[in-house]
Amino acid sequence: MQKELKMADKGMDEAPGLTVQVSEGKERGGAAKSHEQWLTGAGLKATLPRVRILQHLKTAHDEQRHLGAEEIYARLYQAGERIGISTIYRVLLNLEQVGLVTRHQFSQGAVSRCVYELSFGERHDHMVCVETERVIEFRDPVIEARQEQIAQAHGYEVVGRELVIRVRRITP
Amino acid sequence: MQKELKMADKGMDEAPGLTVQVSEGKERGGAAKSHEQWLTGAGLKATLPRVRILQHLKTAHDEQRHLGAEEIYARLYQAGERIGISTIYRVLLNLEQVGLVTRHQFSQGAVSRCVYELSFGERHDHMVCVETERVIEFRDPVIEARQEQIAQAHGYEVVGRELVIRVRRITP
DNA sequence: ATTAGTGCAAATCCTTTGCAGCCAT
DNA sequence: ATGGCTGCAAAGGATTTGCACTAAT
Repeated sequence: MQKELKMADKGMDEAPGLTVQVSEGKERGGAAKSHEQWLTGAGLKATLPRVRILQHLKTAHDEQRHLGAEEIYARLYQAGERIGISTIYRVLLNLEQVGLVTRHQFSQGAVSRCVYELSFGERHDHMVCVETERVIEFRDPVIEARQEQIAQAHGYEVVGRELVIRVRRITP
Repeated sequence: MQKELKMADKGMDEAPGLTVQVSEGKERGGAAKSHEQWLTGAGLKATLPRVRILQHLKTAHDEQRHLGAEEIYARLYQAGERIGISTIYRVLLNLEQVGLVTRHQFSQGAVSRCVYELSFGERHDHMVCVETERVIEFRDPVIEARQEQIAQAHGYEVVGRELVIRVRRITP
């Protein structure tokens, strides 16, 4: 069962007009430093797969994109890194557990895949463009306050929330 | 592979204090009529599996509960109906396509399962109790208006949304 | 009668796990 | 060195699909 390779050729179907910038090749150092610090600071060994995955999540964040495990695999593969899909899942789990990444579901019509984003500390909600898959993060104190009020009005306290607005670009 | 039977014994772990009422046995008629009309009205044959599934979704709705495919299977099984799990998935898909049911993801921490609810026409958001799994539906014009505004402010129009607030009962 | 719908088994997709070898600390 | 990581293969759960058969109009 050659699962590890089978999605290598899945293109990454970029949004039109978006250029992917996986800026570095195989050399270490430079921008990678801070990722290593994030890892060690969170009590995780700064291994190459972890650093690379963080880098790609960072790149994706800059592109307003959330990646699924296989997309991360594909990007790494294109960049010449052969990192097993199982490692990717495990690393993402580790990163989630230490709070460095957040997992989302963003289920569309059919089957669901999880997507991951770097956690920059503060919570936020998401708008997802149904055409480009672009993700826009936002916070709205009014909505948040309202959620609290509604929960309380029913005798509940809020322990978590997820708001996803599916949107389409207005092109008049 | 006896998939079709293996979840028959999965209890349905009711919320404390909630009594399940699968009111009818195996005879037809009575309350079933309207379900058959919903089906034929939507252009679907009123087959027994479809009617039964609608009935159970109705019951579940009255219990403030959303069911997954296997839970529906289990309830049917308990009620003496042997309907294959694949049929349940297919029926749910049909019902979703004609707008009679809505599929949700309500993903918790780990693996996700889909849950289904009868569509009574108007959209609403959900609060899900993390302890009892009870689902409270609500609408809030303020939140909805805000969502529109936010989308427009970014140059988008809303095509869909899903807000799930995970809550816990306040017991002072 | 005819075609859609069903049941069963098998396939698929995404994700997780077991285990032996590898690499950061 | 050594215990946590990795890779691969295989298992797993939820959902879908292929196909022969049954049932609703």
